[in-house]
Amino acid sequence: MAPRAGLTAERLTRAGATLADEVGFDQVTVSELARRFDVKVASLYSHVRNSHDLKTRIALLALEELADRAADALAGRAGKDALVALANVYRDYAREHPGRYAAAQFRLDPETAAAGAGVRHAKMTRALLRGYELDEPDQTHAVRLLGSVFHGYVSIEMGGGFSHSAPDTDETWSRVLDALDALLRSWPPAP
Amino acid sequence: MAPRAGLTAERLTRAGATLADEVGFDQVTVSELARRFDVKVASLYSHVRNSHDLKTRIALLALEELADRAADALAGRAGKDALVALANVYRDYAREHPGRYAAAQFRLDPETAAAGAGVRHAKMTRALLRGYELDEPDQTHAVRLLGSVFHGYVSIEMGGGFSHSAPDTDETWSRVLDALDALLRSWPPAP
DNA sequence: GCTGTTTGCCTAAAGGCTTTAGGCTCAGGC
DNA sequence: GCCTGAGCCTAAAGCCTTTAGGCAAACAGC
Repeated sequence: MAPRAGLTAERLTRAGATLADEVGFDQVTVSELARRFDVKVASLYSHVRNSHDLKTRIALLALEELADRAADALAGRAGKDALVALANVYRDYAREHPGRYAAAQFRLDPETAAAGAGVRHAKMTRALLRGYELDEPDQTHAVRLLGSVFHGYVSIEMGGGFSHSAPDTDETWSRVLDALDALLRSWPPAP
Repeated sequence: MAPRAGLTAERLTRAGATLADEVGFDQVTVSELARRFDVKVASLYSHVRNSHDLKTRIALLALEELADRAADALAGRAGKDALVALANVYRDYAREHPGRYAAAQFRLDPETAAAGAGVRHAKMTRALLRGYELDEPDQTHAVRLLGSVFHGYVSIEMGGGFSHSAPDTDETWSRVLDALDALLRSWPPAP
């Protein structure tokens, strides 16, 4: 037993994210984290305000990682290419890191959210839409639609909501993206 | 204090649903429920297997209520009318009963899910699509798309994800439904 | 109306997670 | 080499879950 375990908010957050992917975000507990660092529970409270604070940090980490991946994917792509790439970033991330993805949905208070990477996400979706001809306010509507589809599809799929049925979800995913592309190219005018 | 409080799995489930709407689904606790019935905690365990069982029952109740509303809304409607009506059922339910709506997302084990009202939901969305000309497998793709948009939009909106931005969410919602209607009427053929 | 059984709620108790308060000690600066 | 402070620990209280076993109210049948 080293006299000092070398705890850090940083390290705790990363370990928390890993833990989330292993056992689920809502099973992430200060106690379990302490166990993993072979340290007493109370020791964590010098680095993290409380359980909620820990979860917030994990959420921010996940949002950041997701935004980084999105930025990478979007670089050098446009139009449908970009659409598919961005969509897959979300889906793949959720599959590889279910706990982190769940964390990214953690409800943050407005200030924290504003300071985090949430804004980058919105900006990137807007950038993606540059490939389609949409003026405001339709662009905002489209941003929200895309966000809804991506998040909705991924979360239902991961919850097993599409199981037990015939066409496999990969095929649906691909056809849904085709459909969204078509829709964005011929967005219906306001009534 | 009446010698018997008249507890029932039924009553506990309803009270649990109410509690969920008041304090959030994940704050629903056997202890709090006992407090509300002015009864000792252990007493609830004769009616409900455990905390998870309680939550499952609440989830099934919510799914059932939601399916009932959907059936009502769909009766006598077709095409875009039906689409809008169904979509609003989900959104309105989530707004009126946030806790129940969260409960409806509670992950159920496959058998429980199969026995619950989840199936009715899928059937109704399929029925709605009868107003559009879609053959399999496109119909299934469309069912999944609609489910994703409804759930995704509602859950992001309720999480505050669309706040701080210009066009209000009612307008976006309406334009999104217009767009979905247009999309379903001219669903792109498989490549 | 009385008795016997079932059913419903209670007491008791153990185990886990969270959070705060206060103490000891190792590490690095002077 | 000392001393100050940061880092981890012990202690303790509060709340939630879950199980085991007990007492008494409600109900059946005589």
